[in-house]
Amino acid sequence: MYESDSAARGWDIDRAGGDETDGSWKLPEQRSLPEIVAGRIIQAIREGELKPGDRIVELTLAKRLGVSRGPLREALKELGARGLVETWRNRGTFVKSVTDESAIQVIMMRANLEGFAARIVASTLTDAMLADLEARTREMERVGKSGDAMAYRELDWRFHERLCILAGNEYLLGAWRSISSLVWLFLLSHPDHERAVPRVIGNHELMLAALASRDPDVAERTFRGVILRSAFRRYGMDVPPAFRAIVGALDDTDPARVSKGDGA
Amino acid sequence: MYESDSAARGWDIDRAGGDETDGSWKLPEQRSLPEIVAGRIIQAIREGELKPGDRIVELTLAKRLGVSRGPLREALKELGARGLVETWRNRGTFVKSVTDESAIQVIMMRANLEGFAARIVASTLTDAMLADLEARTREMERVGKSGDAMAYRELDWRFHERLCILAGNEYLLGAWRSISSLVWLFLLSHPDHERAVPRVIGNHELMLAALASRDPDVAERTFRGVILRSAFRRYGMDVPPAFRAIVGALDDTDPARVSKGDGA
DNA sequence: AACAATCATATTGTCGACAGCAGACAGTCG
DNA sequence: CGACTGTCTGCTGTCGACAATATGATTGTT
Repeated sequence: MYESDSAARGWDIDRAGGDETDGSWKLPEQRSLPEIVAGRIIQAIREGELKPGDRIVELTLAKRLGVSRGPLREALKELGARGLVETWRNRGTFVKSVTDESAIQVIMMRANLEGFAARIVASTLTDAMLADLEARTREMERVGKSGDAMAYRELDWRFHERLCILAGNEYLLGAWRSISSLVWLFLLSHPDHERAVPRVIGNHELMLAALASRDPDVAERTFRGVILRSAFRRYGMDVPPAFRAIVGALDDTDPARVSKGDGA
Repeated sequence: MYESDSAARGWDIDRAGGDETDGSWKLPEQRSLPEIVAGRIIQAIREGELKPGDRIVELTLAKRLGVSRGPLREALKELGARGLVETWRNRGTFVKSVTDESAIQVIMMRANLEGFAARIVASTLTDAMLADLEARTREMERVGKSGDAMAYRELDWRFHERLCILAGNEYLLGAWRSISSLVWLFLLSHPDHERAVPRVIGNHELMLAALASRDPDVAERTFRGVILRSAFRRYGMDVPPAFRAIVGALDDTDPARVSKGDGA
């Protein structure tokens, strides 16, 4: 009933340490089984195998993944902390729905966290850090022209994660990562890849210039504005009142320098 | 060997749903065993039974708490997500050390999260919300005069948690709660209760006035400044450069109106 | 005597099995 | 015919046991 498509699609787990995601500690350090399981489930959710509202039956999913219920349970707890699933006592675990309301909340949270990161980075910026971020933006330009939207989005992702790593605050990074899967989901549910590429590049130039100014206020305001503006534009939604002024200020100062970075 | 002191000190678990913390849904809704276990461990850490750097041996602690290793493991995963313990694969779980560096990071993170909350609340403030927060401050004054430092701190805590609840952002609240235990720990490790009471009251008046102004920028800046200033003062540390200007601005505008709120 | 390889032990990682609760179904009574 | 109640099944919550691994002691060698 289920093993037919599961094994065929790489559904199950093969216990091999994959590539790490952050550039800090690069030792092999094989991932724990719950981590791998959590990754597979996230992948399944991203690819639509598990749809919002679906019930996750532990034994079924455990068999499908080729593990026991123990590690699966720990993985589900992890996903619960990340907001991807919701567990009701004695009732089961369900894939969370992506409502507009939660999308707004996640976006605002992300804007806040990255603004915070930008504030710190701007005040501690070294030439090496700036060069790192600039190199990533150049790489994005290159890949953007090649038209590989998925790789492009991945690079964009790494750029923002990198910012949070450079901020050097463990708890900030943890919070950012815990909502990152949700942001991925929201972005995927509103595909907009092609049109967005040049605009994203322009945004990155803006952000780089803001960091290069080494002014914490400017950096924070710019990151918040850029993230909120692009996200809400994509959704065709209004910016909540708490952040309206920030986005408005960005729109006033931005338009002329969208595609030409001069702060480096 | 171990059951002698464990049962005597209420160490072990009795499966009873305690009182809920938020005022939203009040049904009994008994807590899950992993949650209870996590609570007990936090309590143990707060009371010094488990000291930073201590190794947690699963079987030993499980027996002491009267549960199996499964629920204990899930509880440890929860605590790991909250930054209270650190788990090394195949090596064990250890209570995290409270270094000055991590204290600074947590404080900055908290200031950022609550500033964010204040920004939202200020832009959506109703009279009922303001009255709620004011009533809590009055209650704090009352308890503060009675000299019950622990109850006072608890009320202070609830005030800040309430702010995050009123912001209505699920992810903000989750992030705040996930670092709240650490903040508790840090505050406890630098006891300062008596002297701090009048100052905290003054800070609350400042925060209330900032919210009542309904200006998101003012509210955010004030909350950040108040939290950073009091925390770093308590620690006798310098404010990191990224936030120095914010605290400085607060010190410039504050001194005259410490004990008299006028914005309500 | 100092160092390295080997082995023993304690602890973690994982698994299968049992107990208890929630929802579904059917039978019964008004 | 409809609402209520008792039963029944499937799933979750929890447990004890086995396998894999890291740490520290021991022994052999230079």
